[in-house]
Amino acid sequence: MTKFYITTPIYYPSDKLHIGHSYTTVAADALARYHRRRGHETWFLTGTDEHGQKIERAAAAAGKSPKEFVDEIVDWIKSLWKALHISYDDFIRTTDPRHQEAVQKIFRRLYEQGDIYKSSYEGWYCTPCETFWLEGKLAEGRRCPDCGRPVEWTREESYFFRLSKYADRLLKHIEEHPEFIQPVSRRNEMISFIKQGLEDLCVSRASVKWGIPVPVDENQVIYVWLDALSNYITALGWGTDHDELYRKFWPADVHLVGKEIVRFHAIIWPCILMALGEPLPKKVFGHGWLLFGSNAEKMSKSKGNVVDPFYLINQYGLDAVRYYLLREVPFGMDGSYTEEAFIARTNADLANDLGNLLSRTTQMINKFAGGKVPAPVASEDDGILASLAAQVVQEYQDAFDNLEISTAVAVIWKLVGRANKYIDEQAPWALAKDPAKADKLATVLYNLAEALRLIAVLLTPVLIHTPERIWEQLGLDPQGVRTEPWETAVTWGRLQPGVTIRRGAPLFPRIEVRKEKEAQAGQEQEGQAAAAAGGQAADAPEGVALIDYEDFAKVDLRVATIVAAERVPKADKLLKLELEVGDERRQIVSGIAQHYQPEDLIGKRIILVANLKPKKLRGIESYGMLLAATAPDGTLSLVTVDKADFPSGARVK
RNA sequence: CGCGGGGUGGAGCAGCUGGUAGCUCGUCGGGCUCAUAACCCGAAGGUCGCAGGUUCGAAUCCUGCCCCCGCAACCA
Repeated sequence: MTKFYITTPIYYPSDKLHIGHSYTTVAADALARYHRRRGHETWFLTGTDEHGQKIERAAAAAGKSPKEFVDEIVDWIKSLWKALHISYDDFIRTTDPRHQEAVQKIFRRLYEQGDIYKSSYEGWYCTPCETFWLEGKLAEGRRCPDCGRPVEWTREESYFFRLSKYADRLLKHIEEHPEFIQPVSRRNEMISFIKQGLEDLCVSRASVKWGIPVPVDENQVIYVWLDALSNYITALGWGTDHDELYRKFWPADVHLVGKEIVRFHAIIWPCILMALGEPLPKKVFGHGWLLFGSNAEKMSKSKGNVVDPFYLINQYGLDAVRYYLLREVPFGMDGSYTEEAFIARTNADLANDLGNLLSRTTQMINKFAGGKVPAPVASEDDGILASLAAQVVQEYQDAFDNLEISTAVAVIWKLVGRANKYIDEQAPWALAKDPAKADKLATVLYNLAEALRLIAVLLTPVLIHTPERIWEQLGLDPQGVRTEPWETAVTWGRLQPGVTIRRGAPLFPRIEVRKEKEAQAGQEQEGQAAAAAGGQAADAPEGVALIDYEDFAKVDLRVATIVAAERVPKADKLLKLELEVGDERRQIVSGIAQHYQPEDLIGKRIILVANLKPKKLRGIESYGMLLAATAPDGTLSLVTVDKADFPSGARVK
């Protein structure tokens, strides 16, 4: 029997996940569901990578133990996967005893065979990234070229993995297996990266406590890559007495990863496997990023453009969210998310094309065939939909087999579109008026119902509720849409005439844009009010945005005059401002450099939040913040007083 | 010279192993009335970032330039 083993990266639970992580995971889920639906023996693994200094520190800052800290976030992640109906077979945590034991075994084995050796390392170290950098690679001002934060000169004894020893074998493998790294652009990057020469890899840390202890040295813990990457085999029971899953499913058919971590999966991980004498994964696929907005910015908290998956699911429904993720962006490329595009996609494809097709088909069977699917008459059948359906099934399978998920989804809509056109061509309402055309009418209606039956089957890897709802309305047992053997289910003519259709509510009501704008505006207001109340916007439940006057009165707002302004060096967005507030002088740092020239600000009277806790920004103390309004397009306007000579220091309320 | 991605009808994209510029959405006109103001047909709309070069011929290859975005921290 064909087997299929697919993995997602294991996510780092130092913070909550956003729609980008959901994107990877939903894609993996669709692939897993596709293979399961075809009857392939499938294993779908996801999980969390829970060690390291960053979590150690975040936990300490939160006043929790690292384990308590990650437990909470892992619960949240699992609830997100539940909401998205992610059908993973196993969820591995690097804190699982099964993983820790296996990783130690891997380390010990590599150490004993000489592929891991002890040496000392000295260099510039970026703590958040847990990475050493060569002097020449540092960003300006001795900063980490990855994250930009300052690095520290650090020296430690460490264990190293002989990555260099395997470079030639790896290169040969990549060149002999064009499908190993996809898409091609990523493959080219990796080849040139290897050709630059690989250095041995540091696989332990003495400075970190939160990790798996090095088995041969109690003062060190195993560093992220050896720990995290190994999850793909430790989750299958590698190296234990219960390695049935490993023997059945390894090597992985696909490691699905974001493009930023292709390197680790396509270079480090294969070399570790070669050292262990295990087969390499068949494919590493680096998909693109889901960017935000029409100017395609990377999502980040600080930009306030992180899309909350729970919000989308609540607002528009799970199937619309999954459809957008899987359909909108060609898999492998970068794409963008905007709420407008999301609504347009949902309305056009799901409501207008698919939903309406079901609605008009069931209604015509009600009106023209007494509510039962009529029997087709072979001599009256032009076979248009039947032959297209066969072609669509073939293209759909080819696309899924090549990981072209968006193509696979788009192909289904060929049949949806052709069926809509078929209705217009055949005009059943006209056939119904002529008793001599009863056979033709019956055939047309049958073909439409049959097309929908088959479309529902093809949708099963992508959508969660819709396939069942279509079968339900067609009068079929909804469970069958996912359980009937694939070859039978996608064969034209499977629908039995005579079943009583059960026309129901529209599959996807159209999203009315005006209403959405209002709902959104409401949400934003709530968010802002909640933020003012205590900076808890993300956690504020809906509908509790109102605050008491006492809450507002805690904020000390003052009129202030800008007396000096200058750019903060090496900061794109920051201005250092000197303010006059009554008799007092104040320095604040403000992120308005992209909207105002320093010289234009002198003399302006702005509103200052005077009792905000001081904060260092870019090394400069800021004693307060000014108020500014942000338009939807991102432009910014200072809040000011309208009387030109109004005295500074005046209280605002 | 830090690295990378990109600039194609109003929007989002495809085409980029060179040979009449295509898709989705939007706009306009028409059709239909089974349907979720949905569906079907047709039309308008493009100096393919700019300037050179190679070629019988370039969106596609070469050179130079311009612009946008990401890596990239700082937005209290």
